[in-house]
Amino acid sequence: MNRARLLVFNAVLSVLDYRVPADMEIEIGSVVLAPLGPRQIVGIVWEADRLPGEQVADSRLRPLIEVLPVPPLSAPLRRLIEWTADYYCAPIQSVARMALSSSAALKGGGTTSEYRLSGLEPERLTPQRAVAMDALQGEQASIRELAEIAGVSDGVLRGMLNAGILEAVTVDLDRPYPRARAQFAVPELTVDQQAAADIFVAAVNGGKFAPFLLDGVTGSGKTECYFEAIAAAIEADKQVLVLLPEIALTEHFLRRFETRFGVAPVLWHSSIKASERRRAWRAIASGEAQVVVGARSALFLPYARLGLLVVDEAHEVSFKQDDGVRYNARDVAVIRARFEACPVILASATPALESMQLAEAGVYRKIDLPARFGGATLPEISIVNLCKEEPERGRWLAPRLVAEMRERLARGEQSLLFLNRRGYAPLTLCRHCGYRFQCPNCSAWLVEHRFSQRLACHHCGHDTPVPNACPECATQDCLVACGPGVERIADEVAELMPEARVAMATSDTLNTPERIADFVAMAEEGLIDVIIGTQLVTKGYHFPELTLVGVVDADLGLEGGDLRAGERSYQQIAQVAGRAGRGAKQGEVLIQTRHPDAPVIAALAAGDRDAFYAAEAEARRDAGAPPFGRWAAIIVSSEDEAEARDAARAIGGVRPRLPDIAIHGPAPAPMSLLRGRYRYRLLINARRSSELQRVIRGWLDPLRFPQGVRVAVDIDPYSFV
DNA sequence: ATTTTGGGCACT
DNA sequence: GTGCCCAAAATT
Repeated sequence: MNRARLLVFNAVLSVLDYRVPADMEIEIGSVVLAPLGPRQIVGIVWEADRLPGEQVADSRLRPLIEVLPVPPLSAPLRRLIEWTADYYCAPIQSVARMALSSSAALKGGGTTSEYRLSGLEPERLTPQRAVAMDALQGEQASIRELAEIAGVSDGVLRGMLNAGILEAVTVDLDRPYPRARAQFAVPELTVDQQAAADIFVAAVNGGKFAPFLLDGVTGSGKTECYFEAIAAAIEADKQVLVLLPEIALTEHFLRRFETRFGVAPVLWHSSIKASERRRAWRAIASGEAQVVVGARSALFLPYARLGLLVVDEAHEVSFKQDDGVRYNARDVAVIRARFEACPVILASATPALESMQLAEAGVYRKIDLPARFGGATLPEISIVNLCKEEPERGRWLAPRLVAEMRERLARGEQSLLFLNRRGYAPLTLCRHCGYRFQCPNCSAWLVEHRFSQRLACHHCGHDTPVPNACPECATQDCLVACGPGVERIADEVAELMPEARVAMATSDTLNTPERIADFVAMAEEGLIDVIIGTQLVTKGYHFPELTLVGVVDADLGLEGGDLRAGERSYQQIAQVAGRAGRGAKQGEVLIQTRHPDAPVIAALAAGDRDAFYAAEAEARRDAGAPPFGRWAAIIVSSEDEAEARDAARAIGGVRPRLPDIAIHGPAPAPMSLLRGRYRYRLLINARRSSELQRVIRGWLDPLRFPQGVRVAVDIDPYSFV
């Protein structure tokens, strides 16, 4: 009898065997529909010897229902799924789910209905209709998505459809994307850029695994170099995936891409509409999508013939996923390239220490782009020691920084202040009784957002209006804001320089592509004198008149003491410093700190990157941290505090005792309450080559926990909360 | 995860 | 016997 072993998408069951009907054609990788009890589930036909499971008697097998109309998952993708599940100690079905992340796409092509404003004026304009009319200008999507966009119920929209205010549009799900043209606008490259581009182009045409670390300062033209590799892939009819760390960056990237190749690339990220997702998925799987630009979730899609992977800003910590399957897209991209036998380019101005180490070891080929493009020079960096040059009481900007800003304002140039803290103040307390506003769901203070008059938790989304009176002692008007956020800095600048035009750039103010585009346009046209921003402004943008960057608090990132704090601070400050002086004018950077001697700050001031990497390597070696040792975390969480604690203790109680592996905890996690779940944590440190994952699996697999307890394994953790 | 089954128990 | 609730078992 013809059997098939399936990987199925079920939380508990992952491997099930079925009978293949005589008239059904399947192959390994086929996506099929199978019966499970009274229901139907989707599964992937897999190599039986690669998925362990008990042999079920032939007589108990039920027949498969049908093969879904999508191409089978390729062997390289199946190996990638196995590798990821294995390396990150994740359930293989959770990893596989990421490859099939548009369930609608599995149903095949055809048409669907979308809706848009017809232009007809309503006879009755109710308030809800007015809101919808305003919000839906230029939008076209399903009723449900439009309701989401407009913030009205779908009943309102159905009424508008009946009244003819909305009209239906039939959309072909598989309508082709416009073709990118490799030769649309070939740029002039510098000698260095051309040399790098030639190497990449050769690698694309070579069709072999080839990992590169493209190392170049901000403004050295890394993008132009890998665009030539993309052009080569387009000409060879191979697909390209470009991973970007943040959606906020894509807007700027898309413009550059369109300028070079004549069309927009295929976009993939978590907030694209369902119909776009379906269309993109099908184009990727069929091989029609030429260049895909996406967030980390684009990494597991079923590309038909991948010929190049690019990870831009490869050092970014946001490539590490911190829920569900906790993978690092930068590392998995290299593995995917290996399985797909194609080149992969990790591009960064401030590579992660791990990447540098692999380059030094000869695993990655390192390509350097030394000079700034167009002859612009790197900015001059100096330190403002806040212990000596104190800002006035209640202020956060040192006199020297303010003086420099005034000078820029007088010359008609721009200043950028960087502070990686949204809102007005990170802590609000009652002057009378000392009450501190804390999130009910998290171990975190509520952050005041004065602009929106609310107190918000930056971890769970909890959000309440700022009260007039203290909730504890009922005193009126007694709340004091402690510490600075970008909004407070904006207030300070407005007071010190009332004539300056100030703009805030944070995820609160730049939360739609339109707002980002408006901001960029205004900054480019010189309509903004002072930009105050969070990490959102550390990269991607190029404002020719920006000649001064002020880092408001360089010590902020060093708090908390997690493994990568030093590196992250260095990268962030180096990136934001790179915003200064990108045009013809010399840029200047002032870094405010209370620890001018800290290795990170000293290296930045001296412009000595090698010194930073050396110091960081030393610290990591001492801590047994990557790349010299391995860390993993086991996070146990439950809505019930005692249940979480007991489960964590149960895990701790049966810890393996091995010479090379140190196990710390369990202890309450630093964020002991997060989104309503109590969290306990164990940390595992393995020196050198011990088989960390095998030990953890052998340790946790036999254990069973009560419903409601979640046990997550985080290999190579980035977040230590 | 979801559905089915079966035991224990109150009620008639 | 019947209905109901809840826990345990099965799902290929």
